Amino acid sequence: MPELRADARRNRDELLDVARQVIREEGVDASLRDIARRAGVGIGTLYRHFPTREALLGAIIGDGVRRLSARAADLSATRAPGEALEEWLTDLARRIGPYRGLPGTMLELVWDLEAGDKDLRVTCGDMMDAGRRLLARAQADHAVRPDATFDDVFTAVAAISGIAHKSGPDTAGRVLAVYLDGLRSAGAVRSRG
Amino acid sequence: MPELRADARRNRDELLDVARQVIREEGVDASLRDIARRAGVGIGTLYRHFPTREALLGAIIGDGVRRLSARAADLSATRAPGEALEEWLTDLARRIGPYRGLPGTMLELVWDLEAGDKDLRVTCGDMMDAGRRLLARAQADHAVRPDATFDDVFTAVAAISGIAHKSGPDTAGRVLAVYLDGLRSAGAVRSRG
DNA sequence: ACAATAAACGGAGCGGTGCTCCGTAAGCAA
DNA sequence: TTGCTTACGGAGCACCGCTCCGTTTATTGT
Repeated sequence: MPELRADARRNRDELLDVARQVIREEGVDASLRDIARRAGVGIGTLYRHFPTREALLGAIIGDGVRRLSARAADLSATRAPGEALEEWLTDLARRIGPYRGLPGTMLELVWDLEAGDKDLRVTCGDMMDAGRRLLARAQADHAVRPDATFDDVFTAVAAISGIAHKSGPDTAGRVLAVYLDGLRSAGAVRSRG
Repeated sequence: MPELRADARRNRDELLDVARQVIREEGVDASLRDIARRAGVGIGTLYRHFPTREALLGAIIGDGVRRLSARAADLSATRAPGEALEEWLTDLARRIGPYRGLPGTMLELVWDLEAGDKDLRVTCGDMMDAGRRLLARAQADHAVRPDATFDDVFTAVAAISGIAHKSGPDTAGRVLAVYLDGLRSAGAVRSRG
């Protein structure tokens, strides 16, 4: 990646800064024109830096996502398997929840192989691999029902974290807690006995 | 409510019919112009019959929502309390899941006292009261953790049902099953909030 | 210091949207 | 048939996403 010209770098940073705030307030469907306006640049400039809405989204959350990957490794080394997984999932929810509509976008990214910015997919892929390992470890430790797949768990947590913007973080937290309880329960074996 | 003129009645029915299909395919944000076009009426006609998008949504799901209220009474009379609740929640998810974006809209209706068509609020209110009674009965029977509130449970089920359109109904079903397991577990006794 | 050049900028313009408003057409009762 | 009332339809406004291209600016070589 070649060096950016000074003004380009400035504009890019300002755009990201503004976008982060606006998207938190108005959601992932916020007006891009408005973001450009508030950042003091033309609409063309925004589109040159971020050719698609998803590219912008990716740039916004990329940092947090990478942090999440790192956190997984850390938790895995310092906590009991079950605890590590729960802590990580809670962290995941806390990170994507504040951006209104982002959980939905991430789900589409996960389930729709077509859609999605390439870079974002890779970054998210890393994070999900990290989560996958946490789940496997928790299952090996019998801390989590064995029939749960990571895709399901991730989907659930993303969906639940989306609640935060409609009913407040408290509700989202309680719902997530109930889901995690369900994850702990034996589950699967019910049909057998 | 005065009788509708013959052409008005026809147009209204056709609009509802088309809207149901289009919204299932394209989601709650589908183009209203497009719906009017497909129904063979002008955009003005659509807006006269359904002054807001929510009014249209309300008319579309009103029937299903009323059915859900009735179902609650039926289940309450014929099933064990815990089973009745689970059956009803599953039904709820199956009903709102197919309309892309509807779960989100319903959550806003529930949590945002400002937004929302009045009639729809009343109809949904009835349905939620019915659900509330099912939950209370299940809790009295110790089939469901006592610390769960109906608003939380409803929110959770709505959020989970929204998964269906991104990852398919199977995933949504499994996630819901895990959540319901969590609802069954004793839960409550956790110190941290 | 000053050109030359490559890079980045900004916004007009296109086709779409939600929603309003009002002149026109159509149903209905006499 | 006449006349009244109801309902229709689409032009029009402000906004949107996104593209395209003439203009401006930063950088680099001399």
